[in-house]
Amino acid sequence: MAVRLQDTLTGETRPLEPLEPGHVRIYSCGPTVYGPAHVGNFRSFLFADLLVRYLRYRGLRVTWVMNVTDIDDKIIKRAQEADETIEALGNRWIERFLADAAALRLTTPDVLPRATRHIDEIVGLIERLEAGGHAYRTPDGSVFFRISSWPAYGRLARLDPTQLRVGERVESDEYGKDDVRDFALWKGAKPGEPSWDTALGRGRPGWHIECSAMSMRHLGPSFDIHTGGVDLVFPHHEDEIAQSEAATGAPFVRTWLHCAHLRLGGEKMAKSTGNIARVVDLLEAGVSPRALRYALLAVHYRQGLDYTETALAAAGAAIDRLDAFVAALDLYRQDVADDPEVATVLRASRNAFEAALDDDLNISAALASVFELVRDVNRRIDARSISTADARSILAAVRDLDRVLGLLPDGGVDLDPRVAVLLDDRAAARAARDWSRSDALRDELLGLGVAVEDTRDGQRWRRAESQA
RNA sequence: GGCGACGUGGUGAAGUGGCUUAACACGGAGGUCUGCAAAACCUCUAUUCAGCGGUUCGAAUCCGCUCGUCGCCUCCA
Repeated sequence: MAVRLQDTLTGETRPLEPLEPGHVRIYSCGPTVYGPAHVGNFRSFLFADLLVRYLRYRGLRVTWVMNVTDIDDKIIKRAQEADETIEALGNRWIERFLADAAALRLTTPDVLPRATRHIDEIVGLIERLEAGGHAYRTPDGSVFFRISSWPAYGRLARLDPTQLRVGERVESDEYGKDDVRDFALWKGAKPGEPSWDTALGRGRPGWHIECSAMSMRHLGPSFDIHTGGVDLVFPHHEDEIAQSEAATGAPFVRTWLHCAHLRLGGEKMAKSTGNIARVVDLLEAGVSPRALRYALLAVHYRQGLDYTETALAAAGAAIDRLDAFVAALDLYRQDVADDPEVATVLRASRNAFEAALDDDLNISAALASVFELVRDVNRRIDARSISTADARSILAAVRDLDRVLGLLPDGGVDLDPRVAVLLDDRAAARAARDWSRSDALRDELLGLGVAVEDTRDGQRWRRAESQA
């Protein structure tokens, strides 16, 4: 059974067949670095992360490119306001992005190309478009893509180009376009704005061209999967297809994947409206990163999702359940014969997990298979019917599935020495049946974010994620 | 105005023609275990899938209409 994905362009759900067998090339639209990312941005990054992790789990080689937009109108404006270069501003926010990404356990992309480092590729691409009659210059030194030269324009977004609501809020004709629907490939230099001296003249790249140039540079003229939020379907990805295919004559992307919006207060989360929850703010407020990851990941990517405190708390509780499960398996010791059913249970669980994710990344069903396993195994733990070795192999199997999910607590985390001492003291107090002391130590540990529980296998502890 | 998605319990959500009088998670009620607590386990928590009509031996699942929500057509993940 192969991984099947729903392509935005055709609407079909097709088996993934990489252009190069066994090697999947993926490009994801990444952050625009003029401020901190919000959780909606990360929803789309995490959905791409899930895809990449799953394909790798499936044994495929994946080359994952995520671009960083470090030159655009807003970045220029912010840099001017802060009296710094766009380079410095970009560096600052890239660092913030990487920190947020690490906290949310985003797989590090293989390449994180920056637009400003690909000016040559961008210029080269625009020159090819000009040579092919798909682009034209305006008196101010800008270059535009001529939509009328590309009949397939509008296919991705299912828009009729002649029906676009021209003149309402479409970018004004300040650059002297032939047709208001044409989009900028290159913007002629303006005083006070960063610009590059190139064969096209002085100026800077438009927004869409960078993704065509960088994806081609790092993945070739045709590649397998391109991801992004639905809000990028039009015009960004539509424009990418037009300019890429017009330049190369090759089909640009095999499968387009778009993630639905994250909502806040019932409305789309978007920087422009200020309707956002920033990742960095949440992390600083002590929200558990794993709970946040769970909340953003646990709903199918094409389904709209509301970001709420309730959902975050529920996600934290689900994470706690997983943590308790891992802790129980870790500590479990029972000298009995191996349970012959364990292998069957694990196999069924893995099959269900893979069948779910094969089906266009059905994460809800995949998580269900994990939680069904959790309950089944907890029953066996209660009954003491599995062996120590069984517990080991179950834990190994669950950790293997977690290569895809990235939700389980880190194994072998360094325990704060202070905490270790308290745990030892408490174990000693319990051995001496000194309940008041052991209870006091338990409270103290909880204050340090460590939940202690007593079981037949002894005292066990775990990080109290949902306490955050 | 054009185009599209969606509407399942207290909440999120899977299921898209019979395996489902509906998975899984969260929440709630009761119970078992336990020095206590927590965790875990057990039982219960939608005879019903927005409403109405139709197709079918059979529908949450297909078709039509109605109502409602959200999105795209503009910077945006």
